[in-house]
Amino acid sequence: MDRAVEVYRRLLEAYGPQHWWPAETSFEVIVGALLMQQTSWRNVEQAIANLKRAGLLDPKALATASAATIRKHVRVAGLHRTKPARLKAFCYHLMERSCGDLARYFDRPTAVIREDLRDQAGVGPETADSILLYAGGHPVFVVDAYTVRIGTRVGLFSTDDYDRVQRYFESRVPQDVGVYQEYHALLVRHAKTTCRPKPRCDACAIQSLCDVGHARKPEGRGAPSGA
DNA sequence: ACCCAGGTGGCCC
DNA sequence: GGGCCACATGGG
Repeated sequence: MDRAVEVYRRLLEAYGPQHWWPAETSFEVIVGALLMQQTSWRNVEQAIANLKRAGLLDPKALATASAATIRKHVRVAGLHRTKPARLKAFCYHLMERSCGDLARYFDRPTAVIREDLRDQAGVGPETADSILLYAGGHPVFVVDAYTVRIGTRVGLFSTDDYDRVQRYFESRVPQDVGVYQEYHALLVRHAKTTCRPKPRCDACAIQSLCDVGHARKPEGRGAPSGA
């Protein structure tokens, strides 16, 4: 079995299904993705709760609210001079493109939506893919710092290039939305549990996960075969 | 008093 | 085009 799939099997066996993303609606996923950048989930949760309590957890409401008003509620998520404006602008984009109707927004070819997303301020590759996968249900593999950290530590690959890592997984793991959602969630779960920045593999709670990397050498920096 | 958090965009060479 | 760095809040 492919090692990328083997790692998935072992993570799933160790932690069980994560049922990500932790949000009630697609719009909450989007707001969370935009606020989550370089911030703890705890703070993002608080910010979303603040917006919800203020009745602002809605595309139209956020698109028309002032940046100052939004800032008051999402300050806890940090980067308060950029995130509120980006959140507002993104919601304006949603209103303009589909009147805030997310089902309609995501009912387009994946590549087209991704281009739309990437055109928005503050939406880089990871945020765009997180939104596509968890809010839109499109089969794209999300790459984040944890994915790179665990993947290189386990020995699956030796690059931190977003597209390369994404192609690595997408060319080996069955292209299934449920699997992609679960795989990414499990990587985050594992990282938070034991795969910290500093410690090494020997501190890993799932030793068998690291064993996967000892069978072969990591992929070089060249394009993964079959990609 | 550090380091870290599920990144991104702007500089600089 | 690759390599830094600021951004900002809250917790360990």
